[in-house]
Amino acid sequence: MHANIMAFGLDRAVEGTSSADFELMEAGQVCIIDDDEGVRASLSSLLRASGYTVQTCRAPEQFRAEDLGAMPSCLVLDVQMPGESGLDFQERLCASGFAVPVIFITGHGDIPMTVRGMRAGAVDFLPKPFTENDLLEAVGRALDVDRERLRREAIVNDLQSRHDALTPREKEVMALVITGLMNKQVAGHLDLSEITVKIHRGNVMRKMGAQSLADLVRMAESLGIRDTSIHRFGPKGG
Amino acid sequence: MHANIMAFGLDRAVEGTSSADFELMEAGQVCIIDDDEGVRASLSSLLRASGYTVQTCRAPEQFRAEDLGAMPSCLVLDVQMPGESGLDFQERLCASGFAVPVIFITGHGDIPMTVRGMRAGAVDFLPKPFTENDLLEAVGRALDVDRERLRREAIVNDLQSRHDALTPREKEVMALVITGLMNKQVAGHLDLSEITVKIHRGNVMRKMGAQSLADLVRMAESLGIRDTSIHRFGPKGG
DNA sequence: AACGCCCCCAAACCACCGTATGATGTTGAG
DNA sequence: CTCAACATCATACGGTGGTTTGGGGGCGTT
Repeated sequence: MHANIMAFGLDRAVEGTSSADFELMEAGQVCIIDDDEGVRASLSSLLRASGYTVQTCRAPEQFRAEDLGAMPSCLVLDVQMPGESGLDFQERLCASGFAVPVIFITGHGDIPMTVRGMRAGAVDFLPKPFTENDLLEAVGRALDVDRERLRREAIVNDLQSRHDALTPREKEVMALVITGLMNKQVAGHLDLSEITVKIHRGNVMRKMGAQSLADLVRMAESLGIRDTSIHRFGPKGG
Repeated sequence: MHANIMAFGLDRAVEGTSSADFELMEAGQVCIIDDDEGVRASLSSLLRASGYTVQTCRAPEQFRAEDLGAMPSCLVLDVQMPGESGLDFQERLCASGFAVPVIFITGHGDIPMTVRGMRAGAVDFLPKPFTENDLLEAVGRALDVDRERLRREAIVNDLQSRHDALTPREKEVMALVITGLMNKQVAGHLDLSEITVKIHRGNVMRKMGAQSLADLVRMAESLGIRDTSIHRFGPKGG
């Protein structure tokens, strides 16, 4: 059974990966945060046997987000711990913009606790005792979620770095262009000549790597760029 | 306390509403589905006193989605019922595309049940006994969610109806135009002359109410229109 | 001082967009 | 049959997009 799961995990890992770094690449990374050493040891052993890279922490304070690299990762988090609770910790992580998927485990959980955890975006909430399969399924789901997250993040990071490379003026021009304004209108807003706008616009297209205005608009959507001026669909407002 | 909550509920209703239809407009509509008549009666009375319109059902089978009109609505759903369970019912609703927010109530709930419900998108999961305030807060949140849902749905429906009004050819042209292709390229794909594409394109812009290509691209995004041919950002692939 | 980067502008040029105007043919509903 | 809607295409014209060439000035670093 472990063998099956392991094969499954490796299968998925290979899907999105070149075979060159096969040996270094694993199904994913799991960080276990639990104050009970026995729990840490047994879960760690189970997950390692399934092909995952495992880290353990005795308390949330020990966890360093940097430890999780580019590999798809998830947290297995005990709810009841001395010091900061698992729920508080997750919400703190989330608030700080670190959106790694979380699986809660707990010995004395109740429904409101579960609601709070799930509402905060937890992938699963496992009351003890749970089976090995319960955990492995949850971890598999969590890593799927994280793979998707990393995929999107990589795309957005790429776009963001290109956008950061734009000069201030180019960003201004882009912001207006993607609202659908014509060059002469952009020129009016920025008190420039039309030819200057054309030059900035050309630079924007080249630096952002957009093949067309449609491309640029979609990039801006991905980056969440919205003009301050209100923008409506449709002509009904007449 | 009821008075306070009632005032709160009405306050929220007024926020997004003109005062003209104040008497007809309510804070929202709640449908209670529970096999226990006593529960239905007491919850119904509580919610009505808070200014909500209430409907009750003895079983999921009795519920008609059509009963909930344009008003922001939510379901208060008992998990354990003879016949179809609340969880099954919610998943069936969700699968059928009817995404009204759900609040579960249950006398004998456990954590896996809660996980299943929350994962399926429930707004809250209330184990009995719960306080009046618990329910009213959950209902308030659920109706907020539904208000947002209705808002988005209205926009997309509007766009969809315009897109439906396009002729087949116009839809084809639009699908290619929003990928960033030039008129002559569209003409090539559809084996048309460029002038014909221009005409279709003009019709698309007029019928969709798009003031610019950027508008049209965003509309297509909202409608989930994606070309079959693969489309990438960036020039790195070279 | 020299260099690179940013910002601005003009003239010229070409490709592209968009909209008439006018025309032909098909098809389905009344 | 008539009419409306759909679809197709040509010519022509004006506006727009985009680049090149060439020029000016500012600002900070080396």
